[in-house]
Amino acid sequence: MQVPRPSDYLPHLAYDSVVFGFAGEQLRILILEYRNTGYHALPGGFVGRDENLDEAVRRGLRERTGLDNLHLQQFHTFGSTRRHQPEVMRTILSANGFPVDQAEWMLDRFITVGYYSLINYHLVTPRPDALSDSLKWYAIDELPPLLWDHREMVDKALYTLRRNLDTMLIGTNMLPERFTIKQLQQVTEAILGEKLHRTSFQRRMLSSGNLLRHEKLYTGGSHKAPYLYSFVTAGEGD
Amino acid sequence: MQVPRPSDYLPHLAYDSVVFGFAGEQLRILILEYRNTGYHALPGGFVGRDENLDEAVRRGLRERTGLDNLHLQQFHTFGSTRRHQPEVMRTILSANGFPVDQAEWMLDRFITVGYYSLINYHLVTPRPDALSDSLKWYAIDELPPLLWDHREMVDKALYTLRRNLDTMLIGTNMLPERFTIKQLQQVTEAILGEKLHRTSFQRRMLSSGNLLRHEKLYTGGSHKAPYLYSFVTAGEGD
DNA sequence: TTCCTATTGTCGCACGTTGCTACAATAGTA
DNA sequence: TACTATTGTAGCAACGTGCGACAATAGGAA
Repeated sequence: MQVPRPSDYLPHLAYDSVVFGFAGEQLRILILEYRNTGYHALPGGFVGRDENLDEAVRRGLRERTGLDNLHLQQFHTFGSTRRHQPEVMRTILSANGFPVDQAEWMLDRFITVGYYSLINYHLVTPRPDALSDSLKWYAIDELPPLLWDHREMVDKALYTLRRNLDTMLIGTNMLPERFTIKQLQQVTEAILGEKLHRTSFQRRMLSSGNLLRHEKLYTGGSHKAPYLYSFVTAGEGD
Repeated sequence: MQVPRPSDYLPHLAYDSVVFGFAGEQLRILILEYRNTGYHALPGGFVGRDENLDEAVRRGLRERTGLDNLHLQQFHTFGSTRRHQPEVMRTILSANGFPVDQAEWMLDRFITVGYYSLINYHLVTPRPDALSDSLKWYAIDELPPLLWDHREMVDKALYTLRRNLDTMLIGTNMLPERFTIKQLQQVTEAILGEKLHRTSFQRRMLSSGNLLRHEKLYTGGSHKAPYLYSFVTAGEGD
């Protein structure tokens, strides 16, 4: 098993990503567990010396989720000196049989750029990396204790996502190509953490001009079938 | 004249600050000019190896503006490889008689964290640093060409500021303790880059519950005198 | 076929906010 | 005592939103 070499990466700089998905009417994020330690943390990584920061994040997410072309959103850079806790990383490395003396640079202080991304839960096949035992979805309100300041990162990511909701068509990434308004409302509610009124939400979405109505969806339920919608992409619609 | 030593600072990491002030009914920002080059750029700096990122920015702004306790807002971290243009920094260093061989680390690739701050124009005494000829206010729509991606930084800072306007009581930092609603409107217009309707703005501000009305301001003008207001701080008001 | 029920799509109404106009109330000057 | 520029406030229409009412289903049960 190979240790990342200091010559390949920028020192003192890392990224961590908060990957949001939606399933079971709940907002979920990807959390990894370091092998043999019970430690949980956000998936992150280092930035190659000749690699764009955005690309490094994209690469990391591709390796871990199999997804490409994700929409990344940077939300904050964490640069407090209190983040530096070399003993934690030392524990992780030695618990996995890594030669710590070859990975001294990983024990240094790190400034970390936080990104979040909205993805379709059902398209992901989480792949743990060399250091981690598992990479799993956790409901946003049932997270395990996280290492370092990762809990703060999640909170800040969610805060930023909520503030940016008006800017982005959430469903674009979290839902299948075609979806019902109810699904859209459930995702929105999961993100905002509050219930919305059905008819107001329906009216607001329909009058926004962002939705295209398609055929009805017959689920077999004994009630009126809802229409399916998709988001209007540039040029479509009127 | 001393060159910053690599052992004192984190390599590859810097910050740049967009300092907003308001004067002459215009939004202005602080721009420095590197000595003997004609190059203009945002004031920035490096982060000490044991220094909080926020503190580094605060220190830099204190040295350059004389102001302390500024409200800093981080808006984006720039990490593209295209930012790396060593020849520019080499020119700046040699134009100032700095021994370039002692400052090789400054020619490396840098990831830069962008901050903006709102301050009271009239309280600032800009102080150029060792490398810069001047540190001056420029109206936001009359900026000189800026080095690297600093123009993009300004645009992004302004964009973020506009989006966060509802969160912050702008006048708190850009206006004196007591101000008229007209002044507040002018600052807001300068930031948003658009004119607002007087009576609507007045009504919105008064009904927001954030303003305390004080005595009138008699300027000598032959017309009704406006009231002075201040922002309600926590606990004040009703 | 005829109910019955759960869900969806719309409409109507009250209420608060905002753009805009009108108008009264100054503060100084002619 | 006019006159002017500016400020404070009210009125009205337009619009978005919370909320309830109701019609229109899609299937299952009687």
